[in-house]
Amino acid sequence: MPKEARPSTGEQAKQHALTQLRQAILQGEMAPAQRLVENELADQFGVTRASVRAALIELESEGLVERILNRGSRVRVVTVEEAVAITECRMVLEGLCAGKAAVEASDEQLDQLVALGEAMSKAVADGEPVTYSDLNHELHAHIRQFSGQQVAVGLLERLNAQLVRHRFQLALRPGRPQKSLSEHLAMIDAIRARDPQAAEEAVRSHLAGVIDALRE
Amino acid sequence: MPKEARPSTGEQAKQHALTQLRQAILQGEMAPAQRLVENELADQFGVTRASVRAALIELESEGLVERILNRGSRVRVVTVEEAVAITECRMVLEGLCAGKAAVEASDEQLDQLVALGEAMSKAVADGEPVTYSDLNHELHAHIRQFSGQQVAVGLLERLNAQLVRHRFQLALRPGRPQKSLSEHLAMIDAIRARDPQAAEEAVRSHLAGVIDALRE
DNA sequence: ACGAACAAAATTGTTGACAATCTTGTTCGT
DNA sequence: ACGAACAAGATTGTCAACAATTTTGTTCGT
Repeated sequence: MPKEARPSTGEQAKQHALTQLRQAILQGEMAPAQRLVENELADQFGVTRASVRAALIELESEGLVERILNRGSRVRVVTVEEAVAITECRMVLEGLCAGKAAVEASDEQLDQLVALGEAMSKAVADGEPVTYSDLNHELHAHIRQFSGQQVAVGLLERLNAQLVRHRFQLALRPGRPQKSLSEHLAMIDAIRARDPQAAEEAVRSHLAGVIDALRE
Repeated sequence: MPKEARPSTGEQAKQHALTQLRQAILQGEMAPAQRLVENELADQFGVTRASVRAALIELESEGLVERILNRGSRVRVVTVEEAVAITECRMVLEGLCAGKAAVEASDEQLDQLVALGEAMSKAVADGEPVTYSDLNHELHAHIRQFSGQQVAVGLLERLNAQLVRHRFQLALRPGRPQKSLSEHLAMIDAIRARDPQAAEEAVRSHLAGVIDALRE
């Protein structure tokens, strides 16, 4: 196993281990349910076990890692059932954000949403599901950012991180982009119309659709 | 400073430090913004610094503690602004739970809610705001428990922990229990009627009222 | 007296070693 | 051959010492 040294900069070791490990999990380099042995990770990231340990504790409360007493850490696997529950929470929280964004967003920010909508339409027309999925993610991120609701943003980012695997799976399903595109455009329209209730409702019905698709 | 030893049982040191420290913060034994020096805490709880450190990292991601690089930890202070944002998130999440509880709860569980409602009415009639506040908390806990939405339960418990100080403040405000009592009874009625939409709406308008009171 | 430079103290970040626990493979009795 | 008791190995939990950083107090020059 290669000892991948970290930059000799004065970067905090724990921080380094944390970002490296999180990225590795999110990018799927760690197989689901894979054991995460502290010594190996310490070696791999060029830090000591204590730093890896601290990172694991933090990742546990982010929901990315599961730690059992005296039995170590593993990449957490999110069942479909859990994914549904998570998406239900997303539904109401993003609904909240959309409602606030409809009121709080600046005109420039509304333009950004419209531009994103057009790009998404193009991606569907060109049959590029991966591009569409990325834009999808970006749209949701922008909406919650524009809401100014920092607490909701924090919760949503944590929830989203747990769904990476399911998101991929969903995006590549045939016919799915077409259905979700119209829902996304409805969300954008409602926010642009500065109608909080309509915005919340549009987001909720969109994510209700996602839940149906997850259950399949 | 007394060296309060922990029971000699094989209890995990970090776990001990974690629960002790969390309880101390929640019960207000630590002044807001108080510095939390790792050495002192280690001494106080009878564990080593490493354990305290692990506990602090965990408490940070629970939002109870704030840690600054090379500058240590302190009890996090929640501004009114943040309390409002947190309560907005509670509003939509508890709304979700109430809706599900209206469908999922057993008849026995509905009876428990009714009993709680009666106890709350009595507490208000007797002019016991502290008892009322406790029952209030218990009612919300029951509703989210009955929903079976574990993810939402987890998020809500975390959010609630950050509000302890503000909750106290709110409960003792004159006239407040009377107003909130009718809202609570409406919540109970809607759930008992097994009407998800009405239940969600009742919870949301209740917490909207709480937000107004917070802003004051 | 005021402020900058410096030194001392306090505190956090990191490290390697040790103890406790769990897992796995082996031996022994039946 | 089968299962329980046991021993060896691997891995996590804990500890005390060291290094790096920040804060505080002091001195010195103007």
